[in-house]
Amino acid sequence: MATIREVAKAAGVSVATVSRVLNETGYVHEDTRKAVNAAIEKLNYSPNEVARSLFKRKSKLIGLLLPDITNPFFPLLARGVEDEMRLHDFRIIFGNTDEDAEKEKDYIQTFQQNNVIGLISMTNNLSKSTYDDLSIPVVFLDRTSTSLPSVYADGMEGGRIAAKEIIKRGSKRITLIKGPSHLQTARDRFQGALEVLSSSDVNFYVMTTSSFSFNDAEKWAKDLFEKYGDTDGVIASNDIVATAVLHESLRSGRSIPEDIQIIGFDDIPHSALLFPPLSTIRQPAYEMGKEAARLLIKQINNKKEDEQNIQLPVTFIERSTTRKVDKNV
Amino acid sequence: MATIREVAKAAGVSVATVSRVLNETGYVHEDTRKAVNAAIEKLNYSPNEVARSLFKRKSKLIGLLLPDITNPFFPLLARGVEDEMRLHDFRIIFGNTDEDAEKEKDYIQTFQQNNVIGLISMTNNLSKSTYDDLSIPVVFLDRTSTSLPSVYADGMEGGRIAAKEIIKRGSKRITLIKGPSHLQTARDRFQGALEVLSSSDVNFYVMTTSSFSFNDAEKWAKDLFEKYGDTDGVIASNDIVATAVLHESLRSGRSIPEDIQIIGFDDIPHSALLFPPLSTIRQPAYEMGKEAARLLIKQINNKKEDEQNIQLPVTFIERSTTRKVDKNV
DNA sequence: TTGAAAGCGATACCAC
DNA sequence: GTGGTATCGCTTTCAA
Repeated sequence: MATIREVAKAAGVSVATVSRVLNETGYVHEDTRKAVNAAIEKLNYSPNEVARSLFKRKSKLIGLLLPDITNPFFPLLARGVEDEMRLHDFRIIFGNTDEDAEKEKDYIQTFQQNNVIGLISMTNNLSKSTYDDLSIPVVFLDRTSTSLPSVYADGMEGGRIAAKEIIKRGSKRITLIKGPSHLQTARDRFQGALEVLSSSDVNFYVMTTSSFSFNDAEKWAKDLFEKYGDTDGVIASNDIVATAVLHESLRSGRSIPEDIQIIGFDDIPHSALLFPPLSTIRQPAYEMGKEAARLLIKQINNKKEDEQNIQLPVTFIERSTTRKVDKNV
Repeated sequence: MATIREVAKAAGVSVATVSRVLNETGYVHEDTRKAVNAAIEKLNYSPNEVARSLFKRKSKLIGLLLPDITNPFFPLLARGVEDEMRLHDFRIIFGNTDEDAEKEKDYIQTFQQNNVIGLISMTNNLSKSTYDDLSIPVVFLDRTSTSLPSVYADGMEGGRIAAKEIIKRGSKRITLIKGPSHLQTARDRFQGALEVLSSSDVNFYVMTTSSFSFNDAEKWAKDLFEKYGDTDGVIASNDIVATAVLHESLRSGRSIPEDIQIIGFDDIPHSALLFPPLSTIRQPAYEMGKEAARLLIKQINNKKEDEQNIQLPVTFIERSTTRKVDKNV
């Protein structure tokens, strides 16, 4: 790796001048600029970002914190962040927190030691104060916040849509599965659906669950059919839970969507690959990631943003676990 | 962020001494060590990794290159890498290459500008020479290599197992789907299966495909059943392709595994969530990631490794797209 | 328009 | 045992 010093010598100028052409700052004569560029080319030089970072006390690195990259909801978000950041020449250091506060703090700490210039966090665990004390800009993703910038989907509306669509398609005895209550996004979905269900004339049953895990969900699904065997419509707390319900329905000989309709949340890639393909309320995960990245970049550039909290719309993805609706309705 | 200078002043010693206690190098009196630690505590000091990196010309960052994190095979690998690296206090910068040589080069370049101390690459695209010229250690993951260290699963054996198991379970007219031929791992699976099929007394049909994409796979699956409608067993090139075959089987009214058996490859998390759950040849992805990380760390520490190429075993995961085998067989 | 030099925050050599 | 200081590679005054 060549250094700026070597380039300077090769070009017969000082390092200051090389720095100027590198950063396009200050005056530099056209001829010397050419000479410097020639030297750069010849030596195949590219600046040491570490040295830059040390001097400027900020790097081109941003930290990305997520609960678990193997959870199928997160890769799309992460990819959105990455693609947008790449456009602006930022690189990503990431950490899986497993919703463990210690890991989270630890990562934040080491990220800062590496001069990350900003942080995007998808975790729901840590007390907000930990973030408030941070000296670098933070954006929350898939998480709401009043004090800090955030990007999330309209869960409330998602819940409403899910309930409306399943009612419109004829379910009369609906099960509403309530996700983990420590997640605001899960609570929102629930509230939205509850609102519509309450003011409609269908029967419904609320089932509380404490995780999004598939194995747990399988047990709950069994439970559900035992306790409420004649349910003919399920609004699941997310696509993984919906998948478990779908399995249990099939296993118990129900036909979908004739006997029972199922709607999930998120639209993870897996959902389209089920059989029958899952109808679901889609969160625009990739776009959310991009949006979070954009917001963070604005913070970094000190652009005051009016919209510190960006809520993205959700959409109903009609696949095969819901009935076709009469065109005239 | 406090600096070493401030700590030194607070403890009434020189920066050299602080550095010694930080790194546990050289002599330092017990009392002064305590004083320094007290100051560190008081100021909540943690060393600036950027400054360290600049001086030592190596960081605690490693670069991770993968084709696409939204492809469900990669998160598990990435997680394995991350978990193992975390144990050794390394952090990860990652990049999605989309198998695009330009992106790949670009990432490698910027990784180096950030003094990454090693690189793990899961891409299959770039000419090996690009890696040979690198001054930092590299480990290939899910990719074979003769000259550079690598970690991969035993695809050949996987192919053999798949063929044996499907034959053992009674398929007589087997379809073997050959994956993208530019992937060594795909070629190996194919070869292994072909070997067993050839020397057995079943009929078989080889179908060539050029990607692992689900949408393409759906078309091929339709094709398959048109051309070879009486096939009663499919060895897919991976789980995504197997999923498409499964869909098409169900859609065409075949029952699984009675009319047709299906075996996939990889055992991505999605596969267990299908209905019926997919039988597949499992690659120990998480463990492969960990192994790659360990191997890289050994390179970094200059430990000469005899085993530069680590091949991990695959296993048959028997779920419900294959028939139960007679216990006495 | 250009160069000399200070300094970013650490480490490590060399004195003492 | 401890401290002074050159150094890592770059940016940015300040003078010339």
